[in-house]
Amino acid sequence: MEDNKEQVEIKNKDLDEETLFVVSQTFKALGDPTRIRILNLLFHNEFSVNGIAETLHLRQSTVSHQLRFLKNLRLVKYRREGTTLYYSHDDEHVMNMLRQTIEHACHI
Amino acid sequence: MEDNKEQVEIKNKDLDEETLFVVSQTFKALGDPTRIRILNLLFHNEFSVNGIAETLHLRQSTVSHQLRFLKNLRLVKYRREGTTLYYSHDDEHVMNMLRQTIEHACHI
DNA sequence: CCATTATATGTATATATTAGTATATACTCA
DNA sequence: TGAGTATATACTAATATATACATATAATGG
Repeated sequence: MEDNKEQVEIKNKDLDEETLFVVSQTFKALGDPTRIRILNLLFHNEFSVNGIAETLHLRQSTVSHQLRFLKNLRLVKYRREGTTLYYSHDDEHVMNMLRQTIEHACHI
Repeated sequence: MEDNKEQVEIKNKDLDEETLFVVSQTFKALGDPTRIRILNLLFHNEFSVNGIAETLHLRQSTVSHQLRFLKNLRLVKYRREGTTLYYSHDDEHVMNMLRQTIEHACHI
């Protein structure tokens, strides 16, 4: 108990390298308009790579690059169907943050 | 009612330029380790610019640069006392997101 | 196996970001 | 008013990022 409390306080004083990296990477993922548009598209439905590209008027390679970024952070996952990969979101916490911030920005 | 619902649906389909900018800027603010450390320091107390610099072992100009960034987004505010400026956080929503994500990353 | 389609990757490049040095500004007090 | 202190800003170099084009890989149907 005591130890745990102290741990938290130490962490509040200065964050360790790894936490800092994970947290900043997570937010960085949401810090780009293209990635936000992709995640926003994946709110309710899954989409293929080309589906995303066509819907958002982006190049296939752009989408693929960004999906790799998001996949590395486990913010999206995919399932294969033949040659097509269907991507969907994979982190409720991050998606909730995104939704809240979008709503906040929209003054809804 | 009907209209409002439809509005939301349209926004979910593709976000307007301004929302996209605001949201991405907000997350970008949290997407840098130095800014995270500064905001984390300001969780409970206010700090002067030099106070932040000394505590986090950063240059004064680095801190000042980042504080300007955070101030532009209204994530921090300051009060003056003589020549000293005391900075504190100024956005509960963003600070909550930061805290939650740090805790999430720490596995607390 | 070959052609076709969907996706991923390598590489180049333009742009953005970070943080350093030096300097300017703002305030206080003697 | 001038020295001293706290902070902000200009300018710059190093680095990171985003995305375009070209190409590679993977799966499928014939």
